[in-house]
Amino acid sequence: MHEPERAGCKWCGLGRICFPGRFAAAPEAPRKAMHIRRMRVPRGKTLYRSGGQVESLFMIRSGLIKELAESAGGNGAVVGFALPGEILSIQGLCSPVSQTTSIAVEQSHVCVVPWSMARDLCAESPQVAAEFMRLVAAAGIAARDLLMLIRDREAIGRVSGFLLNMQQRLSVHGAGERELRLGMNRDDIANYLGLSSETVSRCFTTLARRELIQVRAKRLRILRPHELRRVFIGG
Amino acid sequence: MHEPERAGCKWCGLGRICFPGRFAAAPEAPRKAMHIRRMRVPRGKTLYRSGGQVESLFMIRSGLIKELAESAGGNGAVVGFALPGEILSIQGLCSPVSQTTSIAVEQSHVCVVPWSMARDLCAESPQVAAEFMRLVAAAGIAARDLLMLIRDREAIGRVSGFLLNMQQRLSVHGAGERELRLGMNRDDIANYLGLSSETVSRCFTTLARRELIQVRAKRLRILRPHELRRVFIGG
DNA sequence: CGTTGAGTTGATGGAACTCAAATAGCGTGG
DNA sequence: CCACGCTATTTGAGTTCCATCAACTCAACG
Repeated sequence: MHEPERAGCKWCGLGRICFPGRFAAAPEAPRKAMHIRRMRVPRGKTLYRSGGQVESLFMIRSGLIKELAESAGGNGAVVGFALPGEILSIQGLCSPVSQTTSIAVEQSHVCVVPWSMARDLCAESPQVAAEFMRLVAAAGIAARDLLMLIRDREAIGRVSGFLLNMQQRLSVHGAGERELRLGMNRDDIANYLGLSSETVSRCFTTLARRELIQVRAKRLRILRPHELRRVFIGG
Repeated sequence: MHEPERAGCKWCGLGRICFPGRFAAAPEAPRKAMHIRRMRVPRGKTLYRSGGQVESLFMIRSGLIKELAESAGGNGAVVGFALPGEILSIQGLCSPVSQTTSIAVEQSHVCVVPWSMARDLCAESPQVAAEFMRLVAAAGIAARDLLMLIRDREAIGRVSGFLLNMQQRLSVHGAGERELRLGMNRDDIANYLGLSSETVSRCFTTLARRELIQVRAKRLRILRPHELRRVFIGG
């Protein structure tokens, strides 16, 4: 087993909200003062469910959590993956009932911030409110990014874009530059990209044959990011 | 020519923000006090451009405006249509630079609300701020709805969903129940749904042959909404 | 060694895109 | 009002891409 990457308060997307104005200074004290709880989420466990109350905001410290929307075909549709340092259930700030379900793909650790607290902070400080607004908007932008990723783009372009996106997001917090570990299986990737798992597999092997990447199970190395980007854009 | 439907202050999505707490009461006075400008947008004119500054929030009074995102294929990708009573450029509240371009599909009339004013209102009243937050979240939800509309769904399902969605949105403000006028052309619909215009056309004729709808150019009538919904869901 | 589950590879059919041609709308000016 | 031309839309034929089904490999595990 391999120790999964962790993200502390330094990397947390909530940073500026937790410590408005004094980001990354004395990180331990304020967290305690705000009664932020930490929590372990075993692989396969549901963090919150579509249609249920969302009582909290979640920040991923380690692991990988997938977000599912209700879809036509009974089974949920993967609409996003939350990586360490990223935030989940932001849209809950607007409607009390969750529109999505989130499930831990692998064992994960999260910080739990009750909505009541977030709301109080928003009411007190316009700065914090603006910061939250930005987070909500970012969630919307992520949705549109996924839309742009899969629309008008054939399978190999979607897969290339997915890999580049994962690489970029993982490298933000110091994970290996080109060596990346995909926590999710082929089915989840396929579902996310609107493809079948066989097609995802075929795209991986095609890219590997062209020597743009190397794949072995969940371990993946990007050999030529530049060329991969060309495939993504549509060469 | 046909007089396009109009939307007054009563129908405006900004209603609760413009007159917090006294919605629909004395609609004229407050609008004047807030220096809200009205504006005519000729067909084909750009309201704001991707990469440019967005200085204002726009509310559609009449007409039809399409919103485009930068796409791989040079030409923009249609990510949404704004109908009378709906709001445009909300995401601008978070980032000063627009991520989308919006163009009038037909001659339109809009109300223009400067961002500075919106921001001031947010700072003054937590209620207004929450209302804005909801609008921002709604924009994100719209993006995910479009995603769910086109993913894992074949052409005829997408077209059916599009028609049902348009019918629902148009009927909110009193437009004809089942008789609707599509302001946009087939290319725009196709682009929006991630299809080719020929495929959209074929779907229309298929639905017409099955007698679920009637089409003649941009005029469209939904004959059997229930059956159409079945096609949408995936019968 | 057999079992199990994930991943890969191969073969086939169907859906949608592309190119191309025919037709319908629609505004313009005679 | 009608003829004209332009554009939008429809229809047709051929091709491509991907989902599906099925067989196979591979590694982990008891």
